[in-house]
Amino acid sequence: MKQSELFSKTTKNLPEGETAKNAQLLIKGGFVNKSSAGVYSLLPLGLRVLNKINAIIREEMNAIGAEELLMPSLIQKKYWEQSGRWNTDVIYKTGQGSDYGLGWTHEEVISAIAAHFINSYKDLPKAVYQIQTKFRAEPRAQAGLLRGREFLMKDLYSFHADEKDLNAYYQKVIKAYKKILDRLCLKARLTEAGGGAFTKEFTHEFQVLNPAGEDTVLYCDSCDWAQNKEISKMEHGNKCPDCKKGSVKMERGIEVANVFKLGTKYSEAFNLNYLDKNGKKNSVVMGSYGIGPTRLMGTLVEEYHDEKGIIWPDAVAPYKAHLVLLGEDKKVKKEADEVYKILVRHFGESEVLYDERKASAGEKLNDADLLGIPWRTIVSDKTVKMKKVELKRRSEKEPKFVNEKQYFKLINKK
RNA sequence: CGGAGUGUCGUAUAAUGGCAGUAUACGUGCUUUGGGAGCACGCGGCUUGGGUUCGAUUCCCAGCACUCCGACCA
Repeated sequence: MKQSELFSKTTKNLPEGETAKNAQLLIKGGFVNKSSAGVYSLLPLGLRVLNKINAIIREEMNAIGAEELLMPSLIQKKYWEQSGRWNTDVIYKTGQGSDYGLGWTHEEVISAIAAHFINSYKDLPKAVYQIQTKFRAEPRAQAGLLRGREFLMKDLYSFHADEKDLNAYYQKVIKAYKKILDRLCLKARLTEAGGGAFTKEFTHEFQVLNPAGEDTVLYCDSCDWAQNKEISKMEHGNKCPDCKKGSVKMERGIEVANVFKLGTKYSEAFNLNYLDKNGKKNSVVMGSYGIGPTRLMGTLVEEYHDEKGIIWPDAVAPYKAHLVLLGEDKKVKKEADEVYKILVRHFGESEVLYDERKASAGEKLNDADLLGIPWRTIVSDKTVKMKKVELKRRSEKEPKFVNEKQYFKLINKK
């Protein structure tokens, strides 16, 4: 992809009033555009990142036997009334007939659908998920992609014959989420928390410890114990209640995922039953599990940036390699075009961004740092004379001057 | 939803009861090319409604929008 052909471009001016680093850098770099408070467009660059996050999520969901589907955003009032959750969220009025609530979660819809297909113990267990836009009437959208009024959510729902089976799957999902976060290079704490509007039971959240977070997490500095401050009786400095060795620390956390045991709350409301081996009717036992792709994207920027810009982990970077041409000498340009072909062959057709714009060296280098593509390659008068190219990893300070063989040796090492 | 603040070219900002200026971006031309280059010319702007006034972008009231702090929430 030639950078001169990109739809978006970077800007020098900081967006007014945006204090969240993720919002500042994503807007400056042309990854997203803010339409209203908490409502963002994902521009081509940003969508590339989001799609890569989604691809990882899909792989791990499919790996635990979940099937992808897509439910509507418009959910008629009767569904919400059936579960007693017709509250103040975003309402869509048709002007005639019933109102709709724009979906902020899908327990109701999925329960109604599942009731069509689950009738027997032979139909269990089942798991389905979707990646879909959610709407929430946030009184105060803030912190860029971390809290939107419209945001992307992967929600997974599982159906089981009994608690035991649910518990086993619950652990499976936790493992899958750990794998997703691991692949995204995010260190998250599995944190015990309250159930909010979903369940009265305790639930678990994945919290990325980061000062930009809106939650407060108490955790042990030597074992895995962690609790959300909302429900915790511990305080900073206490001895860990679990391992009895470490001490309890308190930090801000970004909740990137959560897992809920719903039990039979929704299956009872929607007559989601099955007949067991004895022909006896039982309520299906359900679980629901969410992870927020757009929030993950914001979290990644909060975790991986410096004063110059974003430092994308390889797995989600919009492009794997960034080729930067410095100068307008025809010989140098020709050489850069050759290098571009080689890089495309190695990284893939759509994984190389080629900055062949007519712009000053300073502007190009600063843009490269802002965009945060992991491997930066420079071709200039200097490198052509050396018969080498300059290779620099975004996360490292010092560049290396290498020939083709050394180049791929370095790249394949990572 | 409570508290505070702000609305001026695409973006970021300045001043002003009567003439709205700058930076950046954009267009044209020339020069320049290893850390946001220079010159010249050009395009482009006062949140909405009401009030005060000879006259309002400016003052007053209301709305709307946005930002920050708090409550709430993936």
